[in-house]
Amino acid sequence: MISLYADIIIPVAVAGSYTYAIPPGLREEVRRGSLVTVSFGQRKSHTGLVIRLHDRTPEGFTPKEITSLLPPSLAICDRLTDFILWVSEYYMAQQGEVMKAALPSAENLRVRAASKEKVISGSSGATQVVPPSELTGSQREAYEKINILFKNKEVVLLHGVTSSGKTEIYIHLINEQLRMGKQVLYLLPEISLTTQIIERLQRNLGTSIGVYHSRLTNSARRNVWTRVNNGSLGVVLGVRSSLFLPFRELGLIIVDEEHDPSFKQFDPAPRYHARDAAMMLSRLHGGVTLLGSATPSVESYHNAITGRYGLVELITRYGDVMMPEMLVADTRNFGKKKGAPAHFTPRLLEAIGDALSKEEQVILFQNRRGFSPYIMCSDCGWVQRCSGCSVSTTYHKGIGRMVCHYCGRSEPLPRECPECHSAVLTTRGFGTEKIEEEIKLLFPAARVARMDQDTTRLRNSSSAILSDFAAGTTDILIGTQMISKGLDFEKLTVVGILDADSMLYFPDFRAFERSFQLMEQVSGRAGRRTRRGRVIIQTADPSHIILRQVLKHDYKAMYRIQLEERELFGYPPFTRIIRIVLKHRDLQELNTSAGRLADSLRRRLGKYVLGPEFPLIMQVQKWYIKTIMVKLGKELSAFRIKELIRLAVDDELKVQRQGILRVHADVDPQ
DNA sequence: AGCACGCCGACT
DNA sequence: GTCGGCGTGCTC
Repeated sequence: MISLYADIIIPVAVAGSYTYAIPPGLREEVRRGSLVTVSFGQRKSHTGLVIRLHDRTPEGFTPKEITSLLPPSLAICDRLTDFILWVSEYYMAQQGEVMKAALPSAENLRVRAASKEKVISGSSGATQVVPPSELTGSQREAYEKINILFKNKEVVLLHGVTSSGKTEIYIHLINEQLRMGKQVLYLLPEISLTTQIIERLQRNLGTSIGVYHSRLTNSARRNVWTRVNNGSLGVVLGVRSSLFLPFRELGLIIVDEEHDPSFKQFDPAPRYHARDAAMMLSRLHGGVTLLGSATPSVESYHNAITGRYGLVELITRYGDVMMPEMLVADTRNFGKKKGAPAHFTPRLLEAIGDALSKEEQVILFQNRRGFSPYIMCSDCGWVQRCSGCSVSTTYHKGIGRMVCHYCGRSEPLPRECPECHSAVLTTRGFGTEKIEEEIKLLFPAARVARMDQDTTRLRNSSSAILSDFAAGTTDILIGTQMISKGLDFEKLTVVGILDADSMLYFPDFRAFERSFQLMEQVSGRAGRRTRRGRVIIQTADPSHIILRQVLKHDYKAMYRIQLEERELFGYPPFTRIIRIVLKHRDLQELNTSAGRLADSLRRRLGKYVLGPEFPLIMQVQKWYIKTIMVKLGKELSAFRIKELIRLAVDDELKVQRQGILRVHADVDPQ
């Protein structure tokens, strides 16, 4: 088929595709999925993706010509093109924005094409292959059940308690796909997890494995990209962006820790959920998706219970290691004497001391970084806030500065209260940094490490902290949720959750579910081998329903109650949510626009529209924010409603005159 | 998102 | 009288 014109998407945040003329010399070669360079606007060179060929001469403008065609070997297959278009449509992102997230730049690809050889790491070669260990009885049973279910279901949920050996099952499934000549994508929520798993996979799979995440160098990224595209790479271990790699024939996608919120991209667009998008990608390839978790999301478990997904449950821990002993420590009845709340209950201190005396290890979990989340004037009650965002600033003692966790701006610790000039400023609340300081005072002989965003900024620093802990060079590891995931330490027996309440009372409809998942996951780190673990949860509300469920490791009770709540209040999985976010530097203008947009949506959609209202943090970097929530009943066509929303937003952008109004939609917000 | 075009304030 | 502020609109 020879065509005269090509519709092309460009990695620029513009709405649709643009039509270019195909020069006669390229007409034989350009096809859907071709990568080309085109000039667009002022810029001479952009890498474009051809999404459609046709002969219809455009009206109203004269198309420019395609500048050049990238090597045909770099062209992507129709499945990826379709996937890019689907993500744009479903998540209401501009095609250009998806393209930006999906494809490496042309410069990057062309360097590879020019200097053919020189293999750079980004994947690890196949080395010292050890056959995967035999599956235990229950693992084998689960494995076989998964295979049977995949005959009728595109998606299977593997609900396996922590330490039940899910990875072992994955390895057997991957091997089978490789034997059939198919590719496999193993998705993980975060980079820090890839290091541990990669070694394990390498040992057991007789092939090289591509690793893909945001911290790779350009050359490593290009290496994985081209080897996936030419089919020489069979397995990729990666974070959500690896969905956009140019797979040839994907037989299986594993979404490990499927409940993890970091599978959802928050900013910038496209705001896609990698777990949900994975299912679409699998479908496009005629492959299957395996979701794995010890604490599945309410949505996924509901889909499994109702038969949309297959369900396999693995309830025994590997080697019959016992589930950890769960204890609650009440924070209300002690430490009030000095007027300041103490951060460690006697019960927790005793457990830590006990573990250290037996040369065992301890993890302390506090989901808040920095030293203290705010400082307050003891005389007048003034609290320092960020000048651009509506939040208090967090004191970071290590750098001696007050930091805004929303925009990252920091300033020196004030010497006195700017309101009343009192010099008595006190730190309130506690983060990981403060826990570290206090633990060092309480246990001077212990070797203490901290793992949070601040200590893991550099490449490899997180794996260094973890390998030190695994090697026993560290006794106590303090961290944020970073330490809750998938880690396996032989001598770890005590886990302390310092402040369960801060998670439980977070104002979000998923807060209880999230708290359960986080506590259950972090507990799962304790006593994974021979010794039984102990988990101490500090709270001022020991009879809280979620804590009662955590104490019994009763996932199903949590699911049942949360599902009831969701149904009662009309939340997912009973509805689908589209959140419309409006930003403006002027509060009055924002209110006017948000009100007008909500009215216009309500005229078309009635009761499905809620708001506008201010989010918890109503101002970030000087931009005021308001949100409108559209709750779609399952009976409505999401396609039509997205179209309605798009039209209403476009209208508002046309009407709005004063200053800059920014609007975006977040589909299935987390 | 860039980038240019276009209409109002402080400088030679 | 100009240089330049960023509001507005377009990019095949």
